[in-house]
Amino acid sequence: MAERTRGSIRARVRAEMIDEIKDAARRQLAEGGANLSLRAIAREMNMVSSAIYRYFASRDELLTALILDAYNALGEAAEQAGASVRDRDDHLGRWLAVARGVRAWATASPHEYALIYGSPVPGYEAPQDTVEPSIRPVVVLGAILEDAHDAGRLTTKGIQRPVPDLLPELAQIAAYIAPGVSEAVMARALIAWTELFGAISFELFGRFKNTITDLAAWYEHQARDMAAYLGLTAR
Amino acid sequence: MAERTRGSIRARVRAEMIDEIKDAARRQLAEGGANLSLRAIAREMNMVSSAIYRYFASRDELLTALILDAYNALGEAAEQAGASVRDRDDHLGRWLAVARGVRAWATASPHEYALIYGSPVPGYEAPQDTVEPSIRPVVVLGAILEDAHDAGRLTTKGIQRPVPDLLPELAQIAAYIAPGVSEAVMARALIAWTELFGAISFELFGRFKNTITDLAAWYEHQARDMAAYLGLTAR
DNA sequence: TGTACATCAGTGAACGCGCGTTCACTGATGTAC
DNA sequence: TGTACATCAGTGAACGCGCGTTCACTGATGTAC
Repeated sequence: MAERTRGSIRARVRAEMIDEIKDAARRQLAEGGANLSLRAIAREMNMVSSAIYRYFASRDELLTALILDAYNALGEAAEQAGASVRDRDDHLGRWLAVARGVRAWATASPHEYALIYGSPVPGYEAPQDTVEPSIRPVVVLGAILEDAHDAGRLTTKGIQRPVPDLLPELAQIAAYIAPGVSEAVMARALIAWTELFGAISFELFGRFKNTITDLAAWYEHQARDMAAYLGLTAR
Repeated sequence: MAERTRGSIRARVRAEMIDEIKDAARRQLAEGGANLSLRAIAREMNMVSSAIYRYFASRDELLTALILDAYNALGEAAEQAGASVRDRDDHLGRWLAVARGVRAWATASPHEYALIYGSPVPGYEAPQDTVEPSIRPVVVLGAILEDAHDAGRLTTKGIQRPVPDLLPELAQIAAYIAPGVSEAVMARALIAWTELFGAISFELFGRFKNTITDLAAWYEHQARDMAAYLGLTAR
């Protein structure tokens, strides 16, 4: 709030308007689904539709802003959840906190989740600056693995060795998010990451309907299972 | 072809028209994305848009038909891949065949895949008769696990026990697709199923862009990893 | 085998709607002197 | 502190488009006698 008091009043009002437009857009996504309509947003804000163009040059630009926001919100949820665990040596606890944090954000904002992890919007190409925010959750996972590895407590018993073809790229990813860790461990991390979002997508997209009722308990089971798979321990 | 020669010529022509409309619709999904337009389909078929209504009562009905087709095509791909393995005791081989078959179908028909495993279409509620075709792949997986279990070759070392809350529903699912198997094994199967489709969604929705190039090799790695997780062996 | 009637596929016009985007404009707010 | 000009937010009309669906119709194909 107070931290951007500098700048003219006009600039502040403008920033607030941008937020309001995005809020209206998010509300609309929640109701009508993925068909974002500038006219509907303007209607909700008691504005004329062309007024939106003072704030966003096109529908695509607004969509990009929403996608960026979603990535950052999810990234922040993951980071804060990970940071909330006091005992940094409790790698299992950190992983579980992150897993829960990601699910909590996704279930609270299912349509924003669908925006970034659902089927790609037709005709829309994500610009380059979504890449960095989009990997924030996997960076958090990388840090946990790195710490567990440094502490000499990362189990690698029975780990699958990737075929040589895959090693260079795995090493490259590892260098970025968990430099101390082997290619095989990095592969495991990517798989766990895939599984985590697979689980959330299945839940949010209704794939467990008529199958499992207590989705929170099921997710918890899966998160613990993944922790065992990743070789993470509590202490 | 020849198996439905009975019935009037009119009925046969009608069936062919329905197929042509669905083909045009699929082609359109592939190009324009998820926004199915009856008028565009009619245009492609050199018909007037209202003519489509002789074959489908509404846009939703056509969409439902496409979804049903997609589920059945995927189910068939999974079943045929599973059946193609001669040695029925090679449970690992059967699993890998199914995993590859599912991916092969999905990469060949990415938009039909997105239709059934992407974000739900806004305002569209899947009717009840999609349920049965939608679980065909998991039924195939169930049969492999059941056979492995009956042969006494399903490893359960280190398996995670689900919390009591989840047991009844897991038992119910097991009763349906792999009656001999414990709740914990069933949980493992569901997790593997989730992971498999998580992997395919990640690949098709572009989540591995700038990360992994040889997606087939990566998927193969992941499929083998899952087989080890599931406790399946070659012999 | 031929005729009379019913069924069906496809036409073309229309209804009523929503959309993104452009443009010239008015009036208020900010900035420079 | 006051004035002159520039910047900006929001208006309202319009362009050109596409959409799903309905309806009365024409003409061809099938069915019953």
